[in-house]
Amino acid sequence: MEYIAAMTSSAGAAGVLIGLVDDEESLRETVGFALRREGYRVEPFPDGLAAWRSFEQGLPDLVVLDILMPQMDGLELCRRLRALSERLPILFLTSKDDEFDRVLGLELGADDYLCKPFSMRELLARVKVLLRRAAVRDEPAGGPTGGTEERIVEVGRLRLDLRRYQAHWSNAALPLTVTEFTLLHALARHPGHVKSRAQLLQEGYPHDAYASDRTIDSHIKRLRRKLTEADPAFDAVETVYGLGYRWRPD
Amino acid sequence: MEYIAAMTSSAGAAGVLIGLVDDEESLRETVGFALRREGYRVEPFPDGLAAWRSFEQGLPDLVVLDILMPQMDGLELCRRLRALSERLPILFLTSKDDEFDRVLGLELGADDYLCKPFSMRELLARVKVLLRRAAVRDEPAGGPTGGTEERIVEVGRLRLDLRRYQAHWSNAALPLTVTEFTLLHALARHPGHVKSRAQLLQEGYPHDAYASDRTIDSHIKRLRRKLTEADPAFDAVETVYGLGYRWRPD
DNA sequence: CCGGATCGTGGCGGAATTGTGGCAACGGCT
DNA sequence: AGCCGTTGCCACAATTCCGCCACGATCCGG
Repeated sequence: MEYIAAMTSSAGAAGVLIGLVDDEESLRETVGFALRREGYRVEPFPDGLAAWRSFEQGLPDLVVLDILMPQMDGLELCRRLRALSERLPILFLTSKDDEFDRVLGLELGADDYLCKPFSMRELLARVKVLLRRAAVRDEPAGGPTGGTEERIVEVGRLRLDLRRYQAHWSNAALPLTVTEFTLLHALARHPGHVKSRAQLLQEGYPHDAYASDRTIDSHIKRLRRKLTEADPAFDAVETVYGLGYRWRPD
Repeated sequence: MEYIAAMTSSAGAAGVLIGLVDDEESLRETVGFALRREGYRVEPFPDGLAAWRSFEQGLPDLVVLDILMPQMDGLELCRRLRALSERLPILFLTSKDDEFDRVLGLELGADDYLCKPFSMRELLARVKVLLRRAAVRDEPAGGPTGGTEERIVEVGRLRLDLRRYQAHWSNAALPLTVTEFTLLHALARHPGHVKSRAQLLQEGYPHDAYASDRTIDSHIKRLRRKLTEADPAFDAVETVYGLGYRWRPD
């Protein structure tokens, strides 16, 4: 029963953005602190309207939402968010054991709720569960037989299976790193188009800004090496002096 | 509530209907919520009579039953249910360590009992066990006419009998635990597809938010060991650095 | 042809991720 | 109660990967 488990900061928490909407500043701070300590990025908002203005521009990975708020309450915000995305995990904070709010929230499409006062441990747990659930939903591994929307990119002798993270060159498997795979995909997706280092960085690290341009060079180096190993005559990755790199079309 | 249940389809729990009979509303809510989070469908009743009226029309897959109830107590309901079906798994909730009730319940044909207060973890475990037992019992009778989903998965040299929780590698039986079996199934079901630790956790522990990513590593370790014992050249469980694991297709 | 800018590459330090032995807790069984 | 199989997780070891630097090669405008 007493199942004390250390909240190991989930490895997948890196880069996960959580919207936190509550009019109580102390709550925002407490919850925000706890979430950040788990490795999440947190964007706090004091009311529904402020949150909505931001969410319109771009959705976070999960939203923690108080129901009672000035300007725009949680229910309305939830309704609007659901119109934008069916998948976005929404976790309600209800101020009391208010059956009405609870039910209404769930009917509006909240994924879970938590009654104040709640333990931080429980909130973290539920956040974790919701994110996990969302992760599964986002990568629904359709069976090879089922309605398989094969996300496969084929460019000349190169074949990229985006779902499986597998690359092939002339039917030989390429043992690529995820980073290398992403880079290769960014390049090969538009044969002939020049990709600047900034663009390529953007592809590989959308969040973590400010990596050196030379880092791309390193990856290009490793990519070329692996591709040359697979085919000594490989020359599809072309350097465009002063601009960037280009995938040479056949 | 229904929304959540829909979202949390556990691997084997999909579509399983559980009747929940207890006069305490809070208990119905708590247990119901937990069961739904497991992916079960739950039909709650406040007393034995109401439950009986429904069960006469059609039986659920399992019944969780309090003994002390108004209208019709659990023992009487159990007796009537046993008259309808010899197989229906029945799980009693006894309010105290009442030896009398316990024995009487088992004599009447209950499959298991649980003393209040009980941990949700334990209840879920017992439900899982009872359903599995029922599935095994039903298996010999269930002919191909059932037209239900395939209960046997074959991937290369691996064969998984989902009904009996038995695994075979090149026709040799693999002595796997339930956890290992579930993990193996999740992996092998989609050969070549990368399964994140989050996804694998979701398969094996849809409810447990505290489960650590490293737990998956442990099970992978044990799985690999057993599979290597069966076949020294075994290498189908592939690590994808930074992402998760993958069942290597032949 | 020269000098500055840009690029290629080897390699290194360490961060991140994964493998593994082991242990303590727990449920199930007798 | 006591034993046994299972399990979750920790601590530490092993591995993989990344980012960047340093230095040499290459390019290009003048």
